Amino acid sequence: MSESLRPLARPRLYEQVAARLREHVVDQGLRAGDRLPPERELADRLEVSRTSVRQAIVALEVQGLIEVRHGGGNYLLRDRLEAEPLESLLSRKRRLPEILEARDAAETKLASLAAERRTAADLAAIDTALDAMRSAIERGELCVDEDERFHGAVIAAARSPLLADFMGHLSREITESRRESLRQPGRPANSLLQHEKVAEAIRAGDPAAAAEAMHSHVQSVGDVKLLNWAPDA
Amino acid sequence: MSESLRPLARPRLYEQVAARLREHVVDQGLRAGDRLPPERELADRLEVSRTSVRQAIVALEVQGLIEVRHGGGNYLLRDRLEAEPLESLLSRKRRLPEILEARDAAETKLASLAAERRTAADLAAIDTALDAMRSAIERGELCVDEDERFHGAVIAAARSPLLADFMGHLSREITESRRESLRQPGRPANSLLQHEKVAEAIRAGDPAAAAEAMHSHVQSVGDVKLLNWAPDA
DNA sequence: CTCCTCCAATTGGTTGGACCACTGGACCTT
DNA sequence: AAGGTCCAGTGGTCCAACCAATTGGAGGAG
Repeated sequence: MSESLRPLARPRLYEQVAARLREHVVDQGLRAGDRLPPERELADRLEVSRTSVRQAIVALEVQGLIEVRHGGGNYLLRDRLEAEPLESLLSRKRRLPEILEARDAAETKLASLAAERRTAADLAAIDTALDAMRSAIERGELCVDEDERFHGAVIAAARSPLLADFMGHLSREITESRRESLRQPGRPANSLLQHEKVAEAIRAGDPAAAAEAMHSHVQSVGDVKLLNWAPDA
Repeated sequence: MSESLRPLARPRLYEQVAARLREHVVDQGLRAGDRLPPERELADRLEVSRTSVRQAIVALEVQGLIEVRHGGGNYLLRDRLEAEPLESLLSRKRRLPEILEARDAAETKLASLAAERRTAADLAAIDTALDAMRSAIERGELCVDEDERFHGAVIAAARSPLLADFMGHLSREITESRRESLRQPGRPANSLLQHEKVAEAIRAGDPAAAAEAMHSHVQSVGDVKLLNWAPDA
């Protein structure tokens, strides 16, 4: 039981809860990826209702500090629960172009390789990913995972361990840019269309078309007018 | 009754509510300062629980898009409920130094004038403001209002309509910088100490000391390492 | 008639408890 | 060992109250 978790006084309850959570993370030495205590337990220890705890959770989620997994718990996305300073955001934005360059180079090649080497199983995996994305969109979700899944399927089909490994290194950054991109209204559906074009070319066994389709897809990811704040939500 | 407010489907409810609110603001042509419908009414019209509406409210509040007034309603802080783009944040940050210059010039002079002209009533008002700030800090609040109140009391004591008017013009920007400054851990208490120094000099009738104390106070407001995101919260 | 006081309706703030949906691991079946 | 099933844990949402701040108007004082 941490010293930093004890009953609290009134005003703006959810803010105080958030503040306590910040302290708790520091005190317990929690880091990105670690799980926060369950909401009910927090409510008990802080002597507030779960409603208030959840408001704090929402606040932290909107700030991109934690990730909420239905049925799985709440997880830290950073080492501290402090709002990300502007500089960091900016530097991330500045790095975006070069990340996209690298991604473009790798994925374009991977797509064309996939068009040459894909097996029936690969095509099935790609279709499954597309289906997952379609239903996610219908449910109004961001479908970050589904998007990633599609690209993973293409990478698998390409059978290029080196390029796959390279993409693995880029994955962290890519996921972030992906998220920001998908947050744009209508973007998920648009992204799906582009995925389908890529899949079509791969199925047709047309390397050039696959490369071209993937190229324009990656390019369009860069057209994030101005990344809004919340990386998640 | 707006077309944009009608029942909605499932996942991530509070996000959908927030999205609907965004639409509603556009549809109704609401602008900064306008009031949103009451939470209970929103819950009814969207066919969602008030709990979910409140989560959306928290999300929007954290993003600095709305202001919540206990018992008074929820108000728009901008013309649209879109997260503020980086550019805007940056330009605001770039303007901060010049705003502080102006503030420094005016408030330094006001403090010295206050030291010369303050009446017993002025001193009482200043003390009251300090007391309010103390208790606000004890309650763990940001005490933006209390901070403002103190400066208002000093301005009143200075009896300089022109300078007071000038400060009035700056007030909007000042409040924002104040907020960002006070968000820093330990900052409110620090600020209180500086206020007390200023008050002391004014009480002593020492214009030079008052000016100096106010000067260093205003300067320290500029030492916002890196304004965090949430303008409120 | 004007102004002030005071109260009640309105509106946000918080709670406790209930129930649903998803996840992950224990455990059983094959 | 592989697979499927089940269930406890955990997030998601709702509801019905009650508390607290604000606001505006009724009603009284001047």
